[in-house]
Amino acid sequence: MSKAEAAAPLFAALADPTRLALLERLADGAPRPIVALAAGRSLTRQAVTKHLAVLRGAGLVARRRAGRETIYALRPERLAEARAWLDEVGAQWNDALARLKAHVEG
Amino acid sequence: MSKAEAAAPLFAALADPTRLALLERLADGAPRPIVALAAGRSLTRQAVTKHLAVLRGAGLVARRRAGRETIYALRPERLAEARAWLDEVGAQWNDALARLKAHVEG
DNA sequence: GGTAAGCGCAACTTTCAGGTTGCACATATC
DNA sequence: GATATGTGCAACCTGAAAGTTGCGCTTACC
Repeated sequence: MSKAEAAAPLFAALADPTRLALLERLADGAPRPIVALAAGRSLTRQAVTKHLAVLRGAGLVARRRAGRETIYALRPERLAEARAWLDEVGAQWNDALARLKAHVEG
Repeated sequence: MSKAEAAAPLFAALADPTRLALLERLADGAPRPIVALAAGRSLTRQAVTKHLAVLRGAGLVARRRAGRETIYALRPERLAEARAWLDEVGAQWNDALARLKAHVEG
């Protein structure tokens, strides 16, 4: 159960299409300043800044100051943690199915 | 980008510790009525009902009526979709790293 | 038939996420 | 030095999520 409490904030950070799009952009390996990440999006720079703050709070991105701009980069380790939860639940389910099948087949 | 819009509601359904706990319980393969799912939790039955409605809206659980009780069961297919998004972003990141390494090593 | 169990629906409150606007501040640029 | 660029911070608005309570309906049980 405490696994649920640990994973929920992570999923919460992933629960917004804008944030997912930001992560997808950053997944190409190139760190970018906020302006570049906000470009093309129908949102204020401030809104994007807030989303990046949420992602950073979840440990999904890293921040670095370079002159007058703030560069954001992906931190894929945390993505793996979200995957781990999904894998566990899926595995438990598959085990349950296997046991059921074995029982039925006698 | 539209992948983000498709995956976000799914992650949103996973963004609550109570809902994750419900899914963990259901992952043992045994469908349960609402009362059984609400048992032990410090929540009203109504609250649990609402959470189950959210999970059902995201396609993560299935509902079935049996007499006076409503039985909920896990639907792991949708979990796989969430995993798929995480895999894609992770893969894109790894590719980017590989290209970078190849470029550096010349 | 009467009673208890299991749910669903609706109204209501409270909290918070997402978004905007306005302003101040530091850093490039000319 | 003057100006434009890139951010950060704070106040504010709005809508929705999470939770509760109350009531009514159906199904099981004796």
